[in-house]
Amino acid sequence: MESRYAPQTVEARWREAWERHGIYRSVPDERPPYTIVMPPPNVTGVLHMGHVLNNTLQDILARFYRLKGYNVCWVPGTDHASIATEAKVVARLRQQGIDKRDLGREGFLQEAWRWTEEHGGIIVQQLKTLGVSADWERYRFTLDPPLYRAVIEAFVQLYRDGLIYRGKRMIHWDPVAQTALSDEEVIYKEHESQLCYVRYPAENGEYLVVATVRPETILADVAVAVHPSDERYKDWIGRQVRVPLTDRYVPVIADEAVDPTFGTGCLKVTPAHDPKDYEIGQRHQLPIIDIFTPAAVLNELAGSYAGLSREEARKRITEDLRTTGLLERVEVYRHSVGHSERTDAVVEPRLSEQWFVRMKLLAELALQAVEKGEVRLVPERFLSTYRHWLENVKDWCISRQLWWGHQIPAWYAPDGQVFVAATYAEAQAQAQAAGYDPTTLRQDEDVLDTWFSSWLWPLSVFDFFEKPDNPDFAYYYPTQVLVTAPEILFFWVARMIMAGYYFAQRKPFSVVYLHGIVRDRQRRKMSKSLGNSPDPLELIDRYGADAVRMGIVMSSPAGNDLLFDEALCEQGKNFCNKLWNSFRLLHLWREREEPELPSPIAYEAYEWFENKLILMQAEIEKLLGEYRFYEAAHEIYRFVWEDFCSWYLEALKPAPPKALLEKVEKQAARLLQLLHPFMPYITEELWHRLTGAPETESIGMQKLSLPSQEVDWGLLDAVHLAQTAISKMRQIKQELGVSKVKGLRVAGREAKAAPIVMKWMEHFLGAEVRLGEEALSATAFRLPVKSSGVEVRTMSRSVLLQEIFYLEAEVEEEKWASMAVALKKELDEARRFRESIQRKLANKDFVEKAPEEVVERERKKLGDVELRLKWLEEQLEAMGVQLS
RNA sequence: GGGCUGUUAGCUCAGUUGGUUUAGAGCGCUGCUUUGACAGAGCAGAGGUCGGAGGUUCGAAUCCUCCACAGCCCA
Repeated sequence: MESRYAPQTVEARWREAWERHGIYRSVPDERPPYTIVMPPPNVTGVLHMGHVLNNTLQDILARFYRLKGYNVCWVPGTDHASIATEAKVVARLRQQGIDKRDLGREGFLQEAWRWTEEHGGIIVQQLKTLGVSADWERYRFTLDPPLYRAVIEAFVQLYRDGLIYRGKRMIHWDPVAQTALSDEEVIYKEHESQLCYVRYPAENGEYLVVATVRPETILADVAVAVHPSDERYKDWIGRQVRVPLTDRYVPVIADEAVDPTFGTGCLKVTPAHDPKDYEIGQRHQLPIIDIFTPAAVLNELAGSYAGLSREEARKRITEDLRTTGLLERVEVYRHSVGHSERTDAVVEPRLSEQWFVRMKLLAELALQAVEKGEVRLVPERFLSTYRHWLENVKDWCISRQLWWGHQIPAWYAPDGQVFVAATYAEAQAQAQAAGYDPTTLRQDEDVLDTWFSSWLWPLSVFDFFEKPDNPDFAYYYPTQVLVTAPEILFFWVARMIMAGYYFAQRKPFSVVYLHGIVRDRQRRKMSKSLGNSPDPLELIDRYGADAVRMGIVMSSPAGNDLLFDEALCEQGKNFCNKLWNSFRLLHLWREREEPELPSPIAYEAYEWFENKLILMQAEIEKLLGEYRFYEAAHEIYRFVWEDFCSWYLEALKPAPPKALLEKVEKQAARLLQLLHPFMPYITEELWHRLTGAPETESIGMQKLSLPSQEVDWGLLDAVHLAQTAISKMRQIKQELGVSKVKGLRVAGREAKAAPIVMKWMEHFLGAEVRLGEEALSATAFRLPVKSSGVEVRTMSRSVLLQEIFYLEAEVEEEKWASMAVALKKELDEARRFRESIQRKLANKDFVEKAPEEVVERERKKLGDVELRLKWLEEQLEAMGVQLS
């Protein structure tokens, strides 16, 4: 074995072997299932750090539950990302000078499929590089025929049940993608705008002043509104004012919706371009003037401003208002402006005919599921935002003016009569039955929101809509856990819960684990435009997938955002190397002859590590059971580095007897298994080297053995004491500048632990250790001036061990003096501590009110510190220090 | 504007229903060590009045109130 671990070749080999041997293939059997559906990434996307985190966490669960003997099925897939993909294809066509409309629907879809074939699958390969143990034979794409049909089926069913309707509503319009958006696809960002105070002239030279951040919509004004109880404008109600820059006169009306404290208390009413104004307009039967084209360019109704963009028009109109003396003043105004999630364009409120899902009933289902605990959110605190959203949710706008996606299964007769059906033939039959000529039907041009397919994901990947009683669905559904980011709690998670209950009458998953967002060290969200997002593949190339995985998990506390730093990958890489070298040592031991002088504490160390391993396994099971990935990763990291390498292997040096080595190797294999969910590649490699298992077998498929013995706390305590004593003794050696220890003496109250402690100290410190009361009494009062002692305590469970050690060594005068100073400081601290306990125990309230065991513990503490003080005083006296 | 989190060592975080002697870990930092698993290393060390102010309690990092700051979600 090489002295340095080189991940690249190892990872490539196992990635290929796992796939070739179908290691992660899952089919229903008699074992209990453990199912995860992967949040499908965009089919044409590339892997980013968020995917790395998301999939590493899922992979840890998948691999861990495989070790526990579950039939793990992790279903991978991608989604078609309607807007994002269409935008990219449109952009590419534009580069070639082609407008999508020129191609027509069919031509455009061909183009889009070509794009998907070119760019699709990249992310799949990247996920495989990361080491995800999904069942790739079950790979699904949201536009694959069965999943397409599922979407259509769901739509038809909801329509039939009256939960889908078509209507003219004020919706969010993305003028770049030129499509409607749902409420959830709008992102509000703080903006600094100009609040213009504009005069609306009336007769007699009077005028009203209206404050607006959108002067360009003045041209679409149909009224000015004031609050009915606003004294300032009482006499204005019913009068007419002239819309600036036009010859139109509009009425002044009174409406409760006006906020009298904003601006001047006068509101310009533009029903076509503001949701609130639209409602006011409905109440007062006002006309609607729409001055924008779908691209948010001013249309012919804007007169001389026609052809200008919103932004240009705003500038020109502000300028014209100024020159005509109608602009009173301009204030700087900070407010939130909605942007399209996909194109980042400023969203335009727009009145249009769209399809909606009625949310009330569905929201209730989703809320009940979580309130009753059938579906558990982890961390729990997301429940309040979840509840808040569901209680205030509005109907879901699901139609998109795009071509890339599931075309809405609605057909219109020439008079607008609509027929919703799964197929054209069915729609025709309906039309005929209703007395229409079936040949005149035209299908709705629009497609459905991508999330309208994603919300069916846990159902559709198991072909629920095709065959509700198929064996896969029966076995794998409901899934165990969904791992995702809180960003899409509403977009996706809540809606999947709705779909699960509505269509299958059962929850889609039992647990939703929400992890943080990957940010950079300055807490900025990683984004392409900022250029602060490292390329995960490059990281994997440089550090290895295991290192990147370990690095990212070790920096992601539950529910918190993750501050990514490349140093974490470095740490992961170093960890791999450490692990590699520890197995290299085992390997060397196996190659060698039976050791002449085996470690004298080898068998004891073996027993000790056995106990540690049992505890570690329980700990990992507990932590992963609670989705505490971060803690689990830290625990196993510490365990390998400290317990295994620093103590166990050192305790076995120079080498264990051959007979024991075999048992040690069995432990090492178990250690690898515990580590395997986090670092699949290196553990697979080391396991094969250790066991010589054939390539067709995998460490991940070996069931984790259950602990067969009781934990020996006495042994654990004794070794812990020894470790503390060894560390302390090393410290003293260093402080005193002692390179060689002549001898050590031990005197203790817990004689039982003494032999173990002494042997370990001898082994680790390379010094002869003698024991006993006589030894102590013989030397304690005849301590050579140049010697020192140490007192070590440890607490684990209920056993308190205490030992006193003496060290004999030659010490320089100078060091000796500084040691005395340190001991004096310790003495002072101990005295202060004693005082605090004494004060506590002198407090009648404490002694009377505190539980007996707490008081008892304080008494014990006092006894302990007294002993410690006695020892410190003796020691200092022996060193010739005057004590006050 | 409404709601929800959080504030503990230089950085990132633990700290389980209030009591486990004097609040822990990883990274970073400092010192020593380059003998045969590993310098991608070993050994040891320093570093915190637990955001602030009150309150409840025999006892508060932990419970309550207010304040400050930061972040997230929603409109």
